[in-house]
Amino acid sequence: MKLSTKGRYGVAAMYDLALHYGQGPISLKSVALRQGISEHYLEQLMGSLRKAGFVKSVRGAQGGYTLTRDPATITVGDIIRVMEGPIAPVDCLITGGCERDRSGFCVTRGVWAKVRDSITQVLDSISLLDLSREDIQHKE
Amino acid sequence: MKLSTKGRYGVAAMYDLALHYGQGPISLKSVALRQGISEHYLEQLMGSLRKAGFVKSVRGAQGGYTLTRDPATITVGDIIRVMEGPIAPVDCLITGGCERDRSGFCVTRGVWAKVRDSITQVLDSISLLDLSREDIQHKE
DNA sequence: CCGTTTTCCGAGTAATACGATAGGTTTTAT
DNA sequence: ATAAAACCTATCGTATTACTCGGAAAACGG
Repeated sequence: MKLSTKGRYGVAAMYDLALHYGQGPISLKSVALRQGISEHYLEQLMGSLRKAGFVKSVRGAQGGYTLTRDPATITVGDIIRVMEGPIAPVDCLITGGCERDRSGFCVTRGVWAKVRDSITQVLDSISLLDLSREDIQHKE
Repeated sequence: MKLSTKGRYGVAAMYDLALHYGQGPISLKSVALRQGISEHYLEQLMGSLRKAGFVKSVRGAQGGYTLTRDPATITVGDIIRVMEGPIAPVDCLITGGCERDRSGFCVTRGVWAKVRDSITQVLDSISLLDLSREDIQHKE
C-alpha cells in the first residue's frame, strides 16, 4: 500500500508550482532544487502532467512550467491519477472481473472497494490551494 | 497504491478459516483450492500469520490451521499489517524524518497522514465475522 | 512400525517496476 | 551567438513480487 515516488514527486512539484502561480514560467531546475528531487527524473514526470493538461511549458531560456488552471481547481487526486493510474487497491476493481472466486462474487472485494472510496474521498477533497494555505499557516 | 497478493491472499485465507471456525484444523490444501491460491505460496504466508499469533497449526495427517481467536476479534487491518507491514502510503510517516524538505516541515505529509488514517479506519472496522456474514447474506 | 498426510524451512528464479542516469535535440530569451 | 531551458529515447542497477522446488520433521491411521 505504498505510494511510489512518482506520486509523491508529482504532488510536490505541483505544490511548488502552485506556490509560484501567477509568477510566469518556473524552471524545473528550481523546482527540483527546492523539493529535493532529481531534475532529470522530474522532467519525465512533468511530461505526463503536461500531456494530461495540468501544466503547460515554455521552452527556451527563462522558460519553465506553469499550471494551466487555478490551484483551487486541481486536487491531489487529479495528480495521483495521472502519476499512478486509477486509484484502486486491487486490479479487479478496475477490470471488473474477479477471476479468483468461482461463484462470481468476491467477498473481500467489498473491502477493497470501501478502501478505494475512502482514499478517493480524501485525495479529491484536497486542492493545491489548500496545500499552499497550509504552508502559509506554518510560516506564520 | 496497490495491495500485493500477500495482503489479498492473507485476507482470503483468513476469511476461509473464519468460515470454518470451530470445525477443527483446516488444511492449506483445501484453503488454496477454494480460494484459488498456489498452495506452496500460501504456506509461506501462513507462516507469517502463525508467527504473529493469529493462527495456530497442527502438523501431520488431518492437521491444518485454525484461528486462535474468535473471528469477531480479528480485523482485516490486523491481517494487512502482518502481511504488508505498517499501513502508510509513504515511509516518512513510519520513520518520522522527512528528509526531502529542508525546512523540516513537509506540507504534503499531512495529505498522506490523512490517507493513512482513512485507510486504517476502514480496515480496522471490518472483522472476519463481518466478512462471513456478508457471505451468508449473499447466499440467501 | 509404516506410510501417508500435513506443516515447516530455505533456496532459487523469472518477470516486473522503480528510480534514476546519460546523451543528445530543439526552442528561445538575451 | 550563447546560454538556458524543455524535450526525447535509451539504458541500467536494484529491489520486489509471486512464485517454484526440494526436501525435513511431525503426527495420525492402520
